[in-house]
Amino acid sequence: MAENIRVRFAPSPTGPLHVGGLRTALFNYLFAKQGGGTFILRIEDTDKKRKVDGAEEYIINALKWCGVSADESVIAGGDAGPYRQSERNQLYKKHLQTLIDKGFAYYAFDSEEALDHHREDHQKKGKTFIYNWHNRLKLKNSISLSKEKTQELLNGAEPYVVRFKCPENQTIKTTDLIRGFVEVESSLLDDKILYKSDGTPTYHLANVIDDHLMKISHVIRGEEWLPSLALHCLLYEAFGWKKPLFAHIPLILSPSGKGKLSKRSGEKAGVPVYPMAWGKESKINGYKEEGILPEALINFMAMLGWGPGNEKELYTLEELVKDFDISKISSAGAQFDFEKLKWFNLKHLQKKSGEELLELLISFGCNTKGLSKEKSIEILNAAKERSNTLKDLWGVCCCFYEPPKTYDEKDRKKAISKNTKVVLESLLEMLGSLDSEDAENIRARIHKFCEDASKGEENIKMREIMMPLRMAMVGSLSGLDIGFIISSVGIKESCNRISGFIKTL
RNA sequence: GGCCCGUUCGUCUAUCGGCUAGGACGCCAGGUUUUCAUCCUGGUAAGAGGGGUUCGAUUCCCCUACGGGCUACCA
Repeated sequence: MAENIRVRFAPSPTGPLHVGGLRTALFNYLFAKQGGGTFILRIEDTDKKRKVDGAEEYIINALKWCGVSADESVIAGGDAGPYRQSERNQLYKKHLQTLIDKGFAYYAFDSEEALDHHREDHQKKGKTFIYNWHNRLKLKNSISLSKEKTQELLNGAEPYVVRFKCPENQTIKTTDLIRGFVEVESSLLDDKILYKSDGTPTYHLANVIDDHLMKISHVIRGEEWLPSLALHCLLYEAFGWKKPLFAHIPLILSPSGKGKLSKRSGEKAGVPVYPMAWGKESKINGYKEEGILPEALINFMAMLGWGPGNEKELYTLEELVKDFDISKISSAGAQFDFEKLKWFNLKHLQKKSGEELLELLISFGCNTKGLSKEKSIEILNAAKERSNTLKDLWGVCCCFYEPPKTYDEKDRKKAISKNTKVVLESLLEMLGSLDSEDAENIRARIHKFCEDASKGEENIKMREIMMPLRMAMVGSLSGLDIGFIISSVGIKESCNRISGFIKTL
């Protein structure tokens, strides 16, 4: 290989990692692993105002939960550190100076208020204010001002920023691995601020310097950066550095299809947007809390905007690494579909062994102490076929561990009839006389019971027996085989539940 | 407003000039399951519109429409 593959995921710790960020991280990870390369996590915390406590930790934990941890990061270490931009300021300052010395950047002293005024003025006239070749001589900066005056201002207390001197007439030809060539006229670009008056770099400067210093070979990032690509290319050229290859991945759209997936649009659609819970008091649940498996989340995210080109859909992370192809990433945004995620989850759940599921359920906070490990595994093996999420799984299994807390109103109405009480009472008697708790035996006896009842004067149908029995045992009309349930919880407990249900009639 | 990106079933997608437009989710119907699911079988449903180029365009080009992103001393 001519060059080592080094990619990075560079989130800003302004809040929890959202699924769009997770997918960007995933694509970077897949690309790196496939090429035997290195996946780097760089924390872009240059904006002190927007920094949120705990966000960095959250990002690291969320990536870890999904199995896409970085090879180099603030916790994994590495030779290209520090991996937090707030600790790299000396580097930015040094390189910024060379840009200024070479005439690619200049000092600007315009106050924010002054610029706001310009913007408002232009807007009134139906124009857009752009700080560039067009008007930079009319503004307060080291190009319009004399050397002496500039120096005077720099020495004084006047706040200043450093701007990039964007060329006037140049067609910037950029290449994107997903979109091909994208051409931009430099005359339309503005002289972006590279270094803020608070003595920290902006994204553009820090990003280009870090990617170069960290020897990043491929920049895989969200589509929202596509408009800045020309600027970044110009910066690489100004520095005289070799450009990495770029791939801008499409955005994830909200479930309604309107706009990109955000905290708000996700909430509106009742869909989590974070991998795991975030926040202490007003905790926002993530996919983990919904009972979604990380492997399912990853599988789903990978298929959102990417496909292998064949009909394979179910993937493990390892298989994704093998089949991933950056050029097959689609160029259009993809709508988030929770239903499909649940289907992926079902499929991944079905692949798990009963033992794995038991551990998963325990760490999910379910109390499985009531039964032996062997029994639990037997139950889970039967229940996993039918559960979309760990939540659902527990929903069908909890009746084995505890009597129903409530009876589903709708099902209850469907289940009870005028005969219910009599039926359950005689059923109770029958079960009480049973000497074996074997599921097969119980099934046979219930069958016999139903047969006898249908021959009786009342001509009671099977459903008039089975439905209330299930209500009593489970609390709803769905669930696993009733014989298996009665056998598992025991005759005594079953009778208790039936008696309990009779009392509510 | 300006600039950029995009547009195939309701949704995620396949097709890289030959299409009876394939798969998956969802939905509907049937079968299995003495429940509900799972599972199996079948069905529904699509290349935004208009121009070119071509023997032939979903595929290439242009225009329009629509959607999205960017347009901060945020990333």
